[in-house]
Amino acid sequence: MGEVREENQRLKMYLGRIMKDYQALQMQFNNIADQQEAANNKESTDNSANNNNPEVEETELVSLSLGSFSANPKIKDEKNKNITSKIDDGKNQNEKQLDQEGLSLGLDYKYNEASRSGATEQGGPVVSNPSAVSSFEEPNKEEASETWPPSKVFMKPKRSAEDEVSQQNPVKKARVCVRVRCDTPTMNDGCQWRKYGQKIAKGNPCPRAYYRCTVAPSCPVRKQVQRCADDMSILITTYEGTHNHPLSVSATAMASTTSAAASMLLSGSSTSSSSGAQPPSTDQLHRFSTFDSSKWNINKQFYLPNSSHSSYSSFSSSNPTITLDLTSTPSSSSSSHLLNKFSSSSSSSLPPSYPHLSSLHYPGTSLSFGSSDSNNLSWSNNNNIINGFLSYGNNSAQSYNLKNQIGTLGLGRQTTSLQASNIINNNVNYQNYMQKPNPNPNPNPSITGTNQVQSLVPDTIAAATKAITADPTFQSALAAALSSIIGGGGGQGGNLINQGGGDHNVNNNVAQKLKWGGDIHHLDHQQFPVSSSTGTTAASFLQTAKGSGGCATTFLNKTAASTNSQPAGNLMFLSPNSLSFSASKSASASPGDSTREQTS
DNA sequence: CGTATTTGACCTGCGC
DNA sequence: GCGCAGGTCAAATACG
Repeated sequence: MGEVREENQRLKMYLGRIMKDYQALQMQFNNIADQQEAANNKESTDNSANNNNPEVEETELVSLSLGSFSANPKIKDEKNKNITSKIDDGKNQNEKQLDQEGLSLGLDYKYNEASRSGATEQGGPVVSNPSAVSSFEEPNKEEASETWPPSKVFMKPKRSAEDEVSQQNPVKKARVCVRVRCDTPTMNDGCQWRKYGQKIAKGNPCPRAYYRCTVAPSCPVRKQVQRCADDMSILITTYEGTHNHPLSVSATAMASTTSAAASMLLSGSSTSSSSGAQPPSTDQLHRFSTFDSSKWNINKQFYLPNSSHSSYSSFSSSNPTITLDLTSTPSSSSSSHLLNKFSSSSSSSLPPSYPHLSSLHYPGTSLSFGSSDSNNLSWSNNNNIINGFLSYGNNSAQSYNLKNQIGTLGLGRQTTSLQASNIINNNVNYQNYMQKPNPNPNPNPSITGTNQVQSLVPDTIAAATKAITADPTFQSALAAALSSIIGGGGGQGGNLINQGGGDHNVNNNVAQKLKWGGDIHHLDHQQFPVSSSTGTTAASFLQTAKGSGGCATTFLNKTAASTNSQPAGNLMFLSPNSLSFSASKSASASPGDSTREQTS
């Protein structure tokens, strides 16, 4: 404890320093942006004779952004432009300068043509979160979708632009498919389910069971459970819908997982984000990958080309489905493995203007908990420097690569590097941040300034980490937790990133860090409402893996029985002011829930 | 007896 | 239009 406290202090110091740096850079950036704006105004005046609006040119770009973000849309655009400098020859000096400052990085793949016509239709200028908004703007608001769950009870009187976007995509309900090794008939996700049907699906001798959430009579959430044909030990659970009722702590994790993943999948589309207990914030998920799918009619559906997965890939043929593979894949062939798993059939739909992206399996999104040598994870939050880190396992070398169109949470010891766009990989590569003292705080010129989280971790809880990694249930637990983080706390009311729904939230600085492999477990937020619900969500997997027979989505109570005075839910979600790092605190909270999977 | 599960029938969407 | 397959319904059945 002493060591941890000490480390805590040190980290606070680091954080303070980072914040200071960040603010300094932000100021600097704003100055530059102002200058740039002035320059642009002048420029556009000059170009007006040619009817050659630079803004229009800009819209043709692939915009990538990560890190600091300004509410000023113009500034944002300029920023996004920076990373595309290789493409865009027309950059001006200021932009180049910005490049050097490394203030713009990211995955905000943005085909701005949509915004050209869409921005006004979407009810205003670009919303302040470029990642959240730019990519999935639906061209036609008229395509009002069914919102599932249908609950309008929680409808905010005033919907944010994001909400608007989220209402637009018609018809398809997002599904989240969770693969997990589990001996029990169903996975214990903390919810109560009632079986309402069973079918033998084609191509799989194992029957598929249909379950309905019974926590609330009107809850629309359903799930399908089926064993993998090729590996009976793998349980494939497909969730559909969003709970419209409060969830127990333990259930929140998985619910948030599905919600978040679905949101990720549908970002800006069908699933209602304003209703129910877990309004998924598309915003948060955009930092994994964004792409204006509506623009290109990309069918957001993932299938698993791997023959071993064919058994269940078929039943998600009509709905966009995202798969969270929580099965361990020790023999994984590293990077291509994951990619194959989550490849999309729609890459061919990419616009011809982006041949470099055609190799991407867009929009694959995965949470992988395999085991191999290195992991990649990153998600960017727009106005943030480095927003999220997550690693888990014995990573000899961790690099945090932003994957265009592919969100990866590498949580195993598995190399999950994806062969994503060179543009991305070449520009965004966070190496070993938080893993150990970084000898080179600025490994990549394009990520300078505060885009670094330095060496936060001494090796103090390695043993605990090992214990954690040894338990397979932790994988599912962690998946849930991750999604909770990413997806925003879900059920009991909080969106981690976009809680409160206002645009101002996306301008908050958020630093999320979650690390498992490097002996710290923490997630902190800067200038961000650290919601207790968020903490609860994440903490849920730290609690009760009740031995109810199912594959619990909670874990840490097994390995972290020791408790202390720290309240539950604070383990991994800490405000910078109370930043602390600990491995196994907070498992003290009573789950207070019914983790009964189903009375069987 | 209340609740959950089973299971055949039915509905719907999709491809041919 | 037809057949197939996935998904859902609801009566029958099982269980505590």
